[in-house]
Amino acid sequence: MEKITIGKLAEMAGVGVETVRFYQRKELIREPKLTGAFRTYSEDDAQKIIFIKKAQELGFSLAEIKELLELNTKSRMTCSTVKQKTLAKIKEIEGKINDLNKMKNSLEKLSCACDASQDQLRQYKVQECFSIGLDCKC
Amino acid sequence: MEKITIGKLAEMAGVGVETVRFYQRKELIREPKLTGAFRTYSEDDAQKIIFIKKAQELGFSLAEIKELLELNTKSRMTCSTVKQKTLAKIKEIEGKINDLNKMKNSLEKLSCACDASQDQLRQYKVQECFSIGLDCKC
DNA sequence: ATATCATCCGTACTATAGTACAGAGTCAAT
DNA sequence: ATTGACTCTGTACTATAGTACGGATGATAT
Repeated sequence: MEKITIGKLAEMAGVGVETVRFYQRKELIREPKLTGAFRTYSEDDAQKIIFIKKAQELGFSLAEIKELLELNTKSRMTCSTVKQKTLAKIKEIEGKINDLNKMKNSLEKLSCACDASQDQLRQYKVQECFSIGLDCKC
Repeated sequence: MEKITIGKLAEMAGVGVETVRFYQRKELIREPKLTGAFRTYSEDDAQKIIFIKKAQELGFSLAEIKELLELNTKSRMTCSTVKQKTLAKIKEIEGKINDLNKMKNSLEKLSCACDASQDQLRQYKVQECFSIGLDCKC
């Protein structure tokens, strides 16, 4: 298996070279060993970047993502600390899933209204999904 | 029922007054009528801001949120256009729910590892949830 | 050996999403 | 009618997350 340079890593993860460097500076990915004058990366670094990108799409900031990644790498954290933080993150994720389901439900209702009339369409308000419990019964 | 000024609206929605103005400039909420020299808002404006905040937490940008809000308000959109856009958004949301479930599963696995040993803990990598199918069987 | 491409480091610029004033006007209570 | 809290417009500043670039050096293919 050949060496993964920064360019190859960026391609694997679907980001730009500058983004990789930026994540390095932010300590989201570790500073890798030098092979000669150039840095050599691992599969794991690529996976990490893909994770970062996905997590961003799910509304996590780089600071939060850093915390998530550190859950299983920071050695000065005790098991009970990790466990506690992990359970908190799970709760947070469950909240997000719940909100997304509400939005989905609301959009499904809107889609139903489309099948009816232009007037009906204007009656359903997408933003109401977080105040009124909407159910789609087409 | 008393008039909702910008300060009251901001308080209702849990944001700052400047944020409301910012959303107005960005046309995420409409420019309301003036009562004398001051603007008067509605319940609906508050709901919209709450929606914006929630949607942001779920990884949508203001541009995307604007699109979402316009689904049932833009009158020059035909029903079939609305339907098509709505179904696309639903797919997107389903993708996010799916990814969040993967993350949740991965964190649950990490939590299991906590109960075992410090060594086990270091073996599970949170970032692997988007490459390897992880299942938590504690 | 040399041309070409990638990488290095550092700095500067950009977009998004606010946040913070300044200075003037307005409203409501006393 | 004056005080104080709130709102107005406009501009400037901030944080986050990149993105671009210049100039030097290293790697590699012919």
